[in-house]
Amino acid sequence: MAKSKNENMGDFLAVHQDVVKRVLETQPEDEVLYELAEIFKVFGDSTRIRILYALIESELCVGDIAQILNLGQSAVSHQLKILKDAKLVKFRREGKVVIYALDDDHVRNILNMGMEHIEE
Amino acid sequence: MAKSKNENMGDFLAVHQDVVKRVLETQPEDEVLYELAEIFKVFGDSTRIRILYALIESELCVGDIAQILNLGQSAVSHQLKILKDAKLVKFRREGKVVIYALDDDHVRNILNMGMEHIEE
DNA sequence: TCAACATATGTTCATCCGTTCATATGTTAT
DNA sequence: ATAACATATGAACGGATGAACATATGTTGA
Repeated sequence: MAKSKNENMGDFLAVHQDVVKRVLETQPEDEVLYELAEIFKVFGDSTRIRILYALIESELCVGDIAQILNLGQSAVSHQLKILKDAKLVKFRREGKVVIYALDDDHVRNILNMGMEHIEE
Repeated sequence: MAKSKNENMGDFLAVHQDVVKRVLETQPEDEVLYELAEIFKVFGDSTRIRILYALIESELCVGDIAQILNLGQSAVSHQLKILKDAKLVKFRREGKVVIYALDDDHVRNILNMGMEHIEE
């Protein structure tokens, strides 16, 4: 009996080997699934959701967003960076002001899908 | 130099009052946006994503999932509870085994939306 | 150039969350 | 009923994360 270096593997659970094998063969790369989780993680915060929903109505500068959310400038800026890195919003500078907008309709679609799931 | 004691509300930022007002009027209830974030939060973990993707291929018992993910039974069970509470998976008992499956096509759609966003 | 403003960023702190371990619950067969 | 197995659940530990604060960067106009 080899010392199961991985205790998890040592578990003796009910398993349908054939099914497990088949499923394993069809799974996407772990890397891809990890990326997928990362995207959803970005949507998974109420502050960021509120920002995105505000941007559905109109492009907005940081100050606008801060006032709409009743939140500090720093907090908003930090969250915008996350949305930016995730390619969910785009931005342009206009004088002293930076104006943010939804990056594409994909974002809208994802939000709608989630919304539909809620209404049931 | 005045001591700039600035609480969030006291910030004097660039703001387009008219736009802010209009956007505020169109926003959904905070409650709704909070719920929306909660849903996405559930998708925002790689373990749960891997579980969901496995379930796309076939319904599976807890042991199967644990083996597919190479994760402990307890960890899987905990995550399944979260997916269950979010109505993303359904389950039935069959003898000693509990078999999980995706709850509906909504889940598939949401996953696909996210996947599309990655491929660009 | 400097002053004033808008935004970005680094740090800290408190909270949240996923995994593990231990144990409880539920099911079947003897 | 009891043993053996499958899953669920409670507690705790450690890592992740968002907000606040302080400060830096970037922009405009004098």
